[in-house]
Amino acid sequence: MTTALPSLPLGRPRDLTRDAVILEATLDVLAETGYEGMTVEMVATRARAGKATLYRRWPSKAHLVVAAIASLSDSNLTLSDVPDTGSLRTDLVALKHATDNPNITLKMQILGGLVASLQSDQQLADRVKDDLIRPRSTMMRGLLARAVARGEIDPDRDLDALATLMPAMTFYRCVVLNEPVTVESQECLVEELLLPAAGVR
Amino acid sequence: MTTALPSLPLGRPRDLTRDAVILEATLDVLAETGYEGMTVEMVATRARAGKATLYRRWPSKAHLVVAAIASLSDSNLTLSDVPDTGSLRTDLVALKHATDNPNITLKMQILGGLVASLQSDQQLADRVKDDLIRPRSTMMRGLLARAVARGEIDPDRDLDALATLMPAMTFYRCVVLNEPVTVESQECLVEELLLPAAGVR
Amino acid sequence: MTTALPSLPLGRPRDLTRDAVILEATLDVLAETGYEGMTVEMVATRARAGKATLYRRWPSKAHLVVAAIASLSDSNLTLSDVPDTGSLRTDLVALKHATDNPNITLKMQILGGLVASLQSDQQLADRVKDDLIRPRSTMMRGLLARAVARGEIDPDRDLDALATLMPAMTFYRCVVLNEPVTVESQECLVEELLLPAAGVR
Amino acid sequence: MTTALPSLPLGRPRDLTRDAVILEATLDVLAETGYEGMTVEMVATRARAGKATLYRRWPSKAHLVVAAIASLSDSNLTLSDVPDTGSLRTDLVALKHATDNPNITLKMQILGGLVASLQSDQQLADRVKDDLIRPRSTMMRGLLARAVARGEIDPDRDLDALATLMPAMTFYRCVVLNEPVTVESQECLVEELLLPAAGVR
DNA sequence: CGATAAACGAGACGGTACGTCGCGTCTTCTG
DNA sequence: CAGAAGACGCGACGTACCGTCTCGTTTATCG
Repeated sequence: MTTALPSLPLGRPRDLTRDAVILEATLDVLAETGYEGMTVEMVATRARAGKATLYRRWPSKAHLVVAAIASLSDSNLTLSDVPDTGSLRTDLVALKHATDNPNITLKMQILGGLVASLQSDQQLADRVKDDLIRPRSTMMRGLLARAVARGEIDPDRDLDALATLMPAMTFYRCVVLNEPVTVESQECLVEELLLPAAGVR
Repeated sequence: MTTALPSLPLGRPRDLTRDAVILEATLDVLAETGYEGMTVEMVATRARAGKATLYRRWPSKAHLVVAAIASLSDSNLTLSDVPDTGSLRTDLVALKHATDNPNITLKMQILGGLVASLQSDQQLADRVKDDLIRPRSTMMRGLLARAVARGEIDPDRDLDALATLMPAMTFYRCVVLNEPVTVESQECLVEELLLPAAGVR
Repeated sequence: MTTALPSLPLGRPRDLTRDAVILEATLDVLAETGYEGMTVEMVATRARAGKATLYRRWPSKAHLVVAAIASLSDSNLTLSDVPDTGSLRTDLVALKHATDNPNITLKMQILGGLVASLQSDQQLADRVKDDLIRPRSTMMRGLLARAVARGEIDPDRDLDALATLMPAMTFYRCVVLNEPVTVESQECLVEELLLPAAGVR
Repeated sequence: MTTALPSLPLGRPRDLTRDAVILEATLDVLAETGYEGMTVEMVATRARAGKATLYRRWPSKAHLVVAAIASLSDSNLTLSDVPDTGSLRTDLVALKHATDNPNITLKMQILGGLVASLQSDQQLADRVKDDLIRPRSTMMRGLLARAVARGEIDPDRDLDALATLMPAMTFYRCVVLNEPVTVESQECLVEELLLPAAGVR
C-alpha cells in the first residue's frame, strides 16, 4: 500500500518552453497592431503554435494578453527593488529609473484595449488586478508608508488615493490622450501632483 | 446682382430628427448591454432605422457611440453653467451637483469600451478628444483660472495637470477598478487630492 | 349639356420624351453590365433622371427591363413584315434577314436575367408573354399557317410545338450555353430541326 | 528510400459529411422558397452550419445552388442507366421513366434563377456546363449514336442540334412559359419534334 | 396673373442579403 | 496525451441594392 501520489498526469507533459515563446509573440503582435488589430491566429502563427496550444494555457484572447503584459520585466518590481533613499522624492526618482518607460506606454495602451472585456468577465478583472494593478500599487503603498514613518506625510492622509494617482494619470495619458510616457511627464506628475497632494515639503 | 448663396444642397435633406432618435436608441442599448454587447443592428432596429442610415452619419460603431455619449446632457456643460461661488472648493461642489453621477459611471465605462479602437483610428481619437475630453477639460481649466485670479492657487502651478486629475482618476476608477462613481468618491478626490495638490487652504 | 371630357389630369403632365431616354439608358447599361450588374441608380444617372421618375413609369427593375427590350426594333415585327415568298424555307430566310441577330443575343441574355423574377411576379410574367413572347410566336404561327395552306405541312402536326422550337433553342443557346446567335446558327436550326420536324421536303 | 507520398494535408480535414447535409438543406430551402427567396443564412441554419463553412466550399450562393442541383439523383444518370431497347423511341421512353419529372421542373426553375449570374461569372458558367449540361447532353448523344448505328438516323444529321432539342424545349417551357413538365409534355416533344426532326419512321 | 397640382432631379430612408472576419472549440495526424 | 494545422459553429461587421419618401424646382391648367 502506497501513499496516494498527487495523481501524476498521464501522457505527454506540457512543453513549458512554449509559454515564453507564445507570450513573446503576443507582445510582438501587440506592439505592431494594438490590441484590437491583434488576432489569436496571428500570435499562433508567429509562435509557430496551434491555437489549441494557446487556449490550453489561457482561456481567452484577453487572458493571453494579460499574461503577456504581466510578463514584462518591470511587472515584477517589488518594494525591495527600490532602496530606501531617505526621502519620498528621491525614492520616486529611484523608482522612475527602475521603470522602463516605453514599455509602460505600451503596457498602458494594451491594458486600455482590455478594459472593454473587464466589464463582462469578472475572472479577467481579478487577473488584471492581481497581476498588473496590485504589484505596482503595493509597492507605491510601501514607499508612502516609508514616508509616513519618516514623518514626511501626515498619517491621516488617504494613502490609497495617493497611491492610485500615478497609475491613473499614466493610464489616462496613454489611453485617452494618446501621449507617450516620458521621464519629463513622470517628473511633472510627481512634482506637481503627487508630492503636493501628499503635503511633502 | 445677388450675393452667391452657399450652394443649396440638392436632393432630400438629411432628416435631422433621426439623429436624436438614433443616439437615444444607442444610449438605451449601451445601458442595457454595454459597449461590447451592443450591436449596430440592435440600435437600428430600436431606432426603426436602416443600418445604412446609421453608417451614412457615422463611419463605424465606435463613432456612433462617441456621438451618443457626447450627446449626454452634461457633456454640454460650460463654465457659465457653474456659478462663481467665491472659492474653488464651493465651485467644485456646484460642479458636482451639476453633474449626473450615474451617467458619469456609464459614460466612463462606455468610453472604456472605445479606447481599444482609439489606437487604430486617429479620426476617432480626434472625435473623442474634441467632443468628450476638451469640453470638460476646458471647464475645469476655467474653474482653476478663477481660483488663480482669486489668489487661491499659485499661478506657477501646472493647471493642465490639475485639470486632468479628476477625469483621470474617475476614468481609472470606473474602468480599471470597476467601482462606481459616488458623491463620496468625488468628494474624496477633491479633498484628498485636487485641493491639496492645488495648494488650496 | 356637354360631352364628358376624359377628365384632363391636373398638374404637370408626364414628359413623354423621358421614356425613350430612360429605355435607351437601360439598354446601354444592360449591354455593359448584364442584368445582374445593372442598377436602377445607374440607369437613372445615365438618363439624368431621378429614380422616382423611373418607378412612376414601371413598378420594378424587372418591368423596366422588359419595357427596354420590348422597345428594341425587331420586337415590333408582324406577319406583314415578312412577305409570302412561296415556301416556308424562303419565308424563314426572309424572317432571318429582317431580324437583328446581335440584338437577339442581347435580348435573350437579358430575358435570361429576368426569369428568376418571373416565378414570383405573375404580372411581370404576363408582361413578358404579352410583349416579348406572343408577338414573335404569333408571327411564326402565321408563317406555319401559310405553309399548311400551301400544303407544305401536314395540318395534323402540332404547330404550337413547331412555333416554340426556334425561340426555345435560341434562348437556350444564348442563356445557358452562352453562345451568340449567328446567321449560321439560325440556318442550322431551320435546316436541321424546324423543317425536318415540320416534315417539309 | 520511399516514394514521395502525395503530401498528406495538415490540419483537420474537411468533414465531407457536411457537404451532403448542406446540399440537402439547400435543396429543401430552394423547394420552399425558390432561388430568389433562398438565403445563404437559411441554408446554414437548416444545415446547422456556419456561413463560413458554406463559403469555404463554394464561393457564392450561385455556386452552392449549382452544386445542390448537380447532386440531384438524375444528374448522375449515364448512358448505361438507359438500356438499349432496340429503337430510339423506346429508348427515350426508358429515359423518360428513369427521370424524375417533378424534380426536372424544379431543377429547371432553379437553373432559371441562376442564369442571371452566368453572364458575369465565367467560372460559374463553366460549372453549370460541366456539372449540369454536359452529363445529360452526353447521354442523349449516346442514345442518338445508338440510333445512327441501328440505321434509324441518317449519319449526316446534326446530332448536336438534336441532342439539344429536349433540354432547350424543357428549359424554355419551365422558365419562360412557366408550365410544369409532365409525361404528356415530354411525349409530345418526342413524337412531334425530336423523332420527326431526326427522321425516324 | 397668381394659385394649385403633379412631374422632375436628387438623394435620404427602411429593409434585407451578401460575403468577410474573428473567437473559441473540435478533429485529424505526428512525435 | 501535447502539439501543429486548420475546419467548424456562431455571430457581428460594413456594403450594396431595392423600392419608397421627401425635399426644392419646373411646368402645365384653372380661377
